[in-house]
Amino acid sequence: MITLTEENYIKAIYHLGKQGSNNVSTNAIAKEMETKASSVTDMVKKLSEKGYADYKKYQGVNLTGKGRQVAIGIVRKHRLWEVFLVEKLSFSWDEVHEVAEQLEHIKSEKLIRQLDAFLNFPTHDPHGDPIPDEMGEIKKVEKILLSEVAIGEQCICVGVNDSSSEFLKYLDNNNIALGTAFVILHKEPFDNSVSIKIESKEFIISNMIANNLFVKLS
Amino acid sequence: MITLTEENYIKAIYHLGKQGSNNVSTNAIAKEMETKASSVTDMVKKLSEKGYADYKKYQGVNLTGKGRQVAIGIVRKHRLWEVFLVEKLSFSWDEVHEVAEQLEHIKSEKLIRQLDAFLNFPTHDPHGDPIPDEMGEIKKVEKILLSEVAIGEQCICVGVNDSSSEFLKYLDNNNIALGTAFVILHKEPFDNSVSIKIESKEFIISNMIANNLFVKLS
DNA sequence: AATGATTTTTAGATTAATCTAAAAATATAT
DNA sequence: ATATATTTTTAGATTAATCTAAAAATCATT
Ligand SMILES: [Mn+2]
Ligand SMILES: [Mn+2]
Ligand SMILES: [Mn+2]
Ligand SMILES: [Mn+2]
Repeated sequence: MITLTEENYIKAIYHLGKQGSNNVSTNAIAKEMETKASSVTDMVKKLSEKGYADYKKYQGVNLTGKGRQVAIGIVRKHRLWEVFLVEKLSFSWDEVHEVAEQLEHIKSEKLIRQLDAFLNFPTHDPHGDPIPDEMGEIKKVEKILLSEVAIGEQCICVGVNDSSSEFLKYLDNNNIALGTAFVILHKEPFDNSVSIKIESKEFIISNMIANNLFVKLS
Repeated sequence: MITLTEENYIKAIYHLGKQGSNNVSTNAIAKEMETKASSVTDMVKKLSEKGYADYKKYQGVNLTGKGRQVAIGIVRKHRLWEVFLVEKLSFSWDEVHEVAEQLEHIKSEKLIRQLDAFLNFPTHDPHGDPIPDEMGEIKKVEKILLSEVAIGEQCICVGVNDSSSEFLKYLDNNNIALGTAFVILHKEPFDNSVSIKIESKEFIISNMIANNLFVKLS
């Protein structure tokens, strides 16, 4: 039996472990989970005892196969629910995360299998993140940051790096969504801002924005 | 802030309070929640302090207006989710309860409002129980037990009294569902069994079955 | 390699929810 | 009305998850 809290720690370790591929530090987990390092130490010991993680004092943690499986299951549920909320219940992409954080802990194999079918086996969530399939397989999406695209290239928005409500609302206000096509007109060396064209309209976006938009070349 | 456990106690008090209209006893709650009476005593004290219940030592508990509001909100969510599972995710009526027990605790006003709309504002759940509306209003359904219908009367199944998986499966096996029309042919005084006709087919059902089927005369 | 800064762990408390066993109150039956 | 049975409450422990403050280990810098 696995508790909701354990699930959240496992998910945090999973997400942090994907960035840097080395061991995940106690402090990093504490920051991610908005808790204290001492609480993290206690929990990673427990996760280790239960076989979800490998942990050695002062060396950080890593998920075991079993732990990774749990993490991917939670991510799958989270993203499927996000699709449900947007596609079926008219949520906007900046409103789904909080609710999905709760729904991802509902335990029922059948529920998630049927939800998947009901949604027509979506491959990506509303933010462009891939949805693991029933076997835990994750289709690697090849995407690059908009800030890395060369001048003159055409590309299509396929995801966001930051999915905070604030950023997503900014994108809404500027008519940028998944599927939006850009042409890179100019890159300003001074502040690294980028001039882009969307449907014949020209824009200038800051480096910060360009660093949080994933695109694929087209 | 209200915890999941508090919600479950409030729901139990609500359901028990509807049967006998007097105070709900500690033991009754303990039985319903599969816990010990001493745990119940602690919790009803807490609920009382938080303003969800009125409690006097040795006298049992009652929900306050605030507590009843919470209870009805949970019942609404539970039943809406049951409709969702049956109508959209092809669950059968004997499979939904366990999952709805989890889903009823998800906190999001918008979620439940949108779910309600998505399901076309259903008035009853898959077991014939009424779904409270957004204001907490519950349409009183007039229904009687099949065992109380007089010989010769025609009636339609509108609900179940026992919604255990075993009973619901029995009904499935015997082609009895919400909407099924019966005619009462005979009531056997010896064992209180009832002879009924469903679409020209004759059946004998035990008193126990007849006591767990709600019908309305037609 | 020593020192100082940072990170991590330990020790000890706290809160929520539960339990067992014993005590107190209430209900029932003669 | 008294004794007996049942119900309910209290007292004290336990488990999960958290925290603060102090100790220990590791890292970084000279
Ligand atoms: Mn999310
Ligand atoms: Mn997402
Ligand atoms: Mn139910
Ligand atoms: Mn129901």
